[in-house]
Amino acid sequence: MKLDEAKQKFVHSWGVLGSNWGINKTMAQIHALLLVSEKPLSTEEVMEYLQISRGNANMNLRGLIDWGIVTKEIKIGERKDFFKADKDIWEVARRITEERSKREVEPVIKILNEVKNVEEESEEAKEFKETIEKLESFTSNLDGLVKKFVKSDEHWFYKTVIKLMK
Amino acid sequence: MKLDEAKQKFVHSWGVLGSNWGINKTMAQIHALLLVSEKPLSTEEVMEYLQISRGNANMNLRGLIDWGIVTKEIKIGERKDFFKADKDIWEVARRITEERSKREVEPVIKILNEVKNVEEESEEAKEFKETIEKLESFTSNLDGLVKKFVKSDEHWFYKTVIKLMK
DNA sequence: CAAAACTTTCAATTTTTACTGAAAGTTTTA
DNA sequence: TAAAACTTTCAGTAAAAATTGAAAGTTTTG
Repeated sequence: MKLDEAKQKFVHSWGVLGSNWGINKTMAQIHALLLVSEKPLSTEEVMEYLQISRGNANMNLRGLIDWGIVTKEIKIGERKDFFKADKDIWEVARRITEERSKREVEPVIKILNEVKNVEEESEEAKEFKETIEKLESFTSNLDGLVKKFVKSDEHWFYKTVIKLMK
Repeated sequence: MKLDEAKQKFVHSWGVLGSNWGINKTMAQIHALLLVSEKPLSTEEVMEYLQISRGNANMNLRGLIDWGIVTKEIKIGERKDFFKADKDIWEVARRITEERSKREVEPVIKILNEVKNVEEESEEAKEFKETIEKLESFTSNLDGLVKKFVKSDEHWFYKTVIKLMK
């Protein structure tokens, strides 16, 4: 396979994965593109490669910066901004995990905690509380575990993987 | 808090979580509703509670059945179908994990594997391969680990959580 | 077997989400 | 300091996804 073809395939596939998981396709594609570019890219280059408008490129680049997985670079002698993805997959996973947990999982854990406080003592209420408690325990354990994994370093991760997999 | 209010809050919040993670809101809400209903519900009851059309209710119920986390029940003397969510959170997590992995993660791992086969030996190609390899290793390890977690039983899970957390 | 009870399908519509492009804003340079 | 180079914003538009509702399909019952 040719390098260009491979890049294209990867960028496309990453976009599909992203949109399946609630990340907009373009944002995922820009991220993929920057991940496999040997050098930082300008807005123009991103626009050109993905055939998207300036506004779209700009907003999604900013989005990626907000996630903390892309940074602006300034080239001396150049007036444009250049963008570069963090190539440390660990760092990327860490940031995404922390952000998504904070934005999406933690609020749900909070709600689960709240709705547990049903005063009623009927059979139905008891069953409800039980279901919610299990859900809460599961959710927060999993959330904690994922964070733990991702916070630790690469070496620890693989060690743990190996330990747990056998 | 009153039971009804608590249920409503939970159903709503589960819908939000779902749509953030690429699951349509209604499907997530129906699932939540069935999870906290003491008895199986008919299509009418689901329609009524969530204020949705028959077609919508039907399609999303079928969707949930396809995921393997909701089952049809037949009540003797009744002609309608009734729907019931699997209340074993473990089983639910297991099925969702397996399905999403199969539908969404595995295809990406396959692509990553494919695009590694770049013949070129330029510096750029080398860097590309390195990035993809790291991504692939990370993705498949994480995927494998999550599956492993979810395949094992509740007891093993908590034991592992405790072991890893300290 | 035909009417009733119920379920499924799908074209049309609505809602939501993403994108465009031009205008406004900002920074740099001469 | 004004024009050029570049970035950001956002109202309007387009595209995608979800939903409706009515018609077609299926199963049950008398």
